[in-house]
Amino acid sequence: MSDTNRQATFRGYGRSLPMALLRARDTVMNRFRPILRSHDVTEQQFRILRALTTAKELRAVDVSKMTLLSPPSLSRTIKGLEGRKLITRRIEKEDQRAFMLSITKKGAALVALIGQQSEAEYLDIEGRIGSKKMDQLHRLLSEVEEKI
Amino acid sequence: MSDTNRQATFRGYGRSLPMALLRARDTVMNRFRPILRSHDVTEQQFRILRALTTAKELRAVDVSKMTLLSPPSLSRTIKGLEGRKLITRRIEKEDQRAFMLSITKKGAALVALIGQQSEAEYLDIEGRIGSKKMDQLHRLLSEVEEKI
DNA sequence: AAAAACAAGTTGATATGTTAACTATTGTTA
DNA sequence: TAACAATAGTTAACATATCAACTTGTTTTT
Repeated sequence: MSDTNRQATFRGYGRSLPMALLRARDTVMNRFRPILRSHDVTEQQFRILRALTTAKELRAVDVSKMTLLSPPSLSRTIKGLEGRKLITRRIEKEDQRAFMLSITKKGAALVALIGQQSEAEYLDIEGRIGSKKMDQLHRLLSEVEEKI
Repeated sequence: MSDTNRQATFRGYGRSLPMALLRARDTVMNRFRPILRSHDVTEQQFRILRALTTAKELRAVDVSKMTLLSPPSLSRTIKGLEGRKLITRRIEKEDQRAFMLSITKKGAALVALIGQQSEAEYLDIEGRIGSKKMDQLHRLLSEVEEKI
């Protein structure tokens, strides 16, 4: 549909920010999905594992926020990761409602391995886009998060 | 974790493009979710409806690509939309495997209404980010799609 | 301190996503 | 043209997402 004959109230398909972000993410993830898959790790599981590499321990609620996984999803996904000995959990003494999650050595090794394999893809992506534009994109995305 | 003492092979949480795109999209969608919800329309349903406003008829497979919904998801979601008389389908004569989907008047009216209500949010977002940066962001996202 | 409000996490019901297998049709090739 | 391959869509099985309700523990109010 042309830009001139569409309804005035209708924002063209190409100008929908959520769709643009979704398509871009899908495009990028196409590069990484085979890697994750080869290690039998889902996107969501990897988000959790990677979040846990940023600290010795993290409260479940904070992991939920970092990974954008809802508490129920996190709760269920954690079970599998625990079963595979990729993470551990313990109850926080100060607040007995809270769980503290940590990544195990095995989990950290897996994240490191996947990270290594992903790095080649990242470098290729940066090569295609250019590091300057890449920085620009990251800055703009941060701005969206902060200002909206 | 500081930038200096993390493993060299590990790309920091903030520099993950997929996460940055996911967070940005989530932030933006927080503005629109209440509107969709008030009309009893899910994100996925709205993506389909809106795709169908861009042409008189579309092949299901094309809607699937436009909306980034997998064929099974599309197939199921369509049933609900048909049941609510928001879309119709007919078999393509030239290719009897294919379904042609169209939006109904009722569906178009719903999209227009949601579009109107969303426009206020879009304007607010543009106001906060600035239309120049907004254009920049759209351009960069398109570039990611094209070059990767 | 008791009551109320709030917060962390889990569970259950239902919807949606994903993969593989399948049917039907169309396109290609030997 | 017969055989094979590819495409469109659906279905089934299973994983994950979502929403509400619930349990337990903590904080705030009165």
